Amino acid sequence: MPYLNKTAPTPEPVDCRILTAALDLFVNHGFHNVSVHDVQKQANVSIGSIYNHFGGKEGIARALYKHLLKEFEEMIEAIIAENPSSRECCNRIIAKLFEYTETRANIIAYMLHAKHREFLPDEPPLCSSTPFTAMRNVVQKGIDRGEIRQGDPWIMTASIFGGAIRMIHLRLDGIIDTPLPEYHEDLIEGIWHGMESG
Amino acid sequence: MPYLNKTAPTPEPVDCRILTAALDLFVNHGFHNVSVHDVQKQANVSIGSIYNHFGGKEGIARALYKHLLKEFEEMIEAIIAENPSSRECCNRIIAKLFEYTETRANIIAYMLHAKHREFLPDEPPLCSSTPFTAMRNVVQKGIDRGEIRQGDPWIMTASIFGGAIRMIHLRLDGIIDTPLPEYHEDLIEGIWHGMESG
DNA sequence: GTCTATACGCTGATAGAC
DNA sequence: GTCTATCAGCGTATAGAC
Repeated sequence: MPYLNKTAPTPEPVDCRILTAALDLFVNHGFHNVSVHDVQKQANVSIGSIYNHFGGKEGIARALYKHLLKEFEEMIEAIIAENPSSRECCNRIIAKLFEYTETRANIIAYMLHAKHREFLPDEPPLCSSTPFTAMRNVVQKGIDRGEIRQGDPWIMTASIFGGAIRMIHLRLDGIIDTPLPEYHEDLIEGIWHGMESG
Repeated sequence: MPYLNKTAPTPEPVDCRILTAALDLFVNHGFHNVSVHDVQKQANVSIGSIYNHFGGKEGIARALYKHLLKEFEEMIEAIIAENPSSRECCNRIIAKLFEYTETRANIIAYMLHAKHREFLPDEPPLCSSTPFTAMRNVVQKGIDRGEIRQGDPWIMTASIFGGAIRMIHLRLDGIIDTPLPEYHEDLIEGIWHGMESG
């Protein structure tokens, strides 16, 4: 979804204008604080078009969610396809997430911050979606290969990616001022070799 | 806030009934999907009472937030007051969070899951609130003492607590079936000694 | 497919009796 | 302080012309 980054509202197809506007508004004001009229206004479309294309506000949110989920999935699949070690695979996923946080903050914010269960009750929770399952599988394979400590795969996955996800939240909330990629090396070091000094 | 745990609606003071009902509804349906009438009904109070006590729905959310924040803060201060090493302090904080997740899930869910900025725009984000600052200070002291690796305190704090927070999310979302305290020991081990095998 | 105008339900909030 | 009844506004969704 390359077009979702651009802000120019006029020349692009209607669907994209709607999705772009909605993503921006949802992230900045929250799903429930945005009305269909807001989206309509910012996208320079009529309400009728919105209902024709997506069937309503929830339809927009769902389309957005599925689209971004797929993009996420492809990103992770691409990394796996390069066939690095499991550890390197985790490192690269974190690097990509950090990169996206800087360049495509809205996308990350929508996927990570939003409580989709609140307005998309039928969707499974993000953590049980394909990208997250893929991450868990990477870790599982690392355990099987002996690259990663033995233990419950949930703990391992949470331990490996938890710090990175936490930093993304902090960055999106404006607590951290430094671009995340600058922290990548130190973070990785801590994940694999522990936080104990010496 | 011990009374916030009990579910018996009748004999307790009005404020508590309102707060208890609101917490339950907010966590299970989301702030924006709950109307004042819903709270009124579940708390067995009239709408007038709600407006008298809290001035509206947002007032309830704010009271809830401040109350639980204070409780959090006291929990962490109590641990610090026991004067353990910085590492042990972190371990105990995680243990307490895990324990709360099992016994007082609503409280944890409200503090962690909810996007308070969406309906409490004047409140600072959770991560810059006193309890989280306290956690960061614990880590900072650990770095100064040489118990924790040198490095940016934000990375260190995120690395130490990120995995635990991630697991709490997974548990609250129903992805993890096992009570979190059972994972505590393994998680701690991984934090300090790294995820690398051997 | 796109638009405008309109309907209708719900929600937050108030007024005023008790 | 507590309650009931009521209001005004917003936000979703539809109807129907173009």
